[in-house]
Amino acid sequence: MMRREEDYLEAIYMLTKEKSSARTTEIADYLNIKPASATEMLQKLSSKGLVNYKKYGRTTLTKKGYDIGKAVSESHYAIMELLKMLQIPEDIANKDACTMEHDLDPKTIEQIKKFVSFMKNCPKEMPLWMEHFKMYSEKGKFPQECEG
Amino acid sequence: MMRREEDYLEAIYMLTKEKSSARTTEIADYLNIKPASATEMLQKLSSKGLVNYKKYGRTTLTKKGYDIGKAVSESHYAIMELLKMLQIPEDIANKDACTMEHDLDPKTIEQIKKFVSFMKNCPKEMPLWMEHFKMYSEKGKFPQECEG
DNA sequence: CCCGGAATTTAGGATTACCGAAATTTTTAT
DNA sequence: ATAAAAATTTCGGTAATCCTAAATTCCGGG
Repeated sequence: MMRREEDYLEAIYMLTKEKSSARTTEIADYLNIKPASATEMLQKLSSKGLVNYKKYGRTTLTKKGYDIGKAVSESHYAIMELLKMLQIPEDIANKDACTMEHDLDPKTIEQIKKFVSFMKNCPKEMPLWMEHFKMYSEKGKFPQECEG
Repeated sequence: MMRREEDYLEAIYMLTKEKSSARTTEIADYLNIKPASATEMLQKLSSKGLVNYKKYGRTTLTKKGYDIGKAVSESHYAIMELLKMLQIPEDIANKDACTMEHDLDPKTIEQIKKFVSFMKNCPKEMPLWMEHFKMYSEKGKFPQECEG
């Protein structure tokens, strides 16, 4: 599975969340490429049984393609949440999640998901800790109670 | 600057840390490619003024190439430390750092470095927090003091 | 010094994925 | 219904990077 194929599956996954099928041009726009390039890839993905594609028609994901697109999308979300916790602005976090969402080991994705979940659900410790990291990130100093 | 060029610069940076110059075959081995491919890239990097390369000779980095190689290497280290803090095994962390070390926004790299630094230098809070995350990661449970 | 094996480069080819332009099909508005 | 507009596909190219096989160069032991 080439990395770029996953981008397409994720794009189609996102696009078909609301509208049930995606047009070639929508997919191309989502990925910032030209429709001609999207057509080629859709033909390839179709031959691999990952999308339902017909010439001049609308495209949907097969079960197999859906599972991959969903997994990539979830990785993307988890990575983005992690980056946001590191005080990275949302637009940069999103861009970098695009860079990182592929090829990471399943164990890494699993741990990132756990980390995000831990941070969001550890009600007593996390907010304090996050405050401290935020201060360190912005001012380069530890809060008093963290210094000695 | 293509991503792959940075891989080469990082490889040469690492190889020349001890030995002052790198052979084509060493570079190829480091990157798990064939020497023929390394030769091509070295010629390209040379034409861009990033390495000092002569046919049949040993290769070193120029100032410009050194700065890039060093920066990529430091990103690699920072990412690896972050992943290790997420309880990811070292070999996987290293492999995934290779995947992630390119193309990340400078802001993201900066924040990852700060995070690693924060975690390593916040003497009071961090070890406790890390313990808690470790428990959550392994057992799926929060420690008592974190539950309510 | 020189010769053979090791290292390196060159040449030719494959793959992946992109593009623009032209051709084709579909859609829309009247 | 039909022609103009929009969407889509096909075709021919390009770029990056890898490979294998063959040719070239280097180097150490005799």
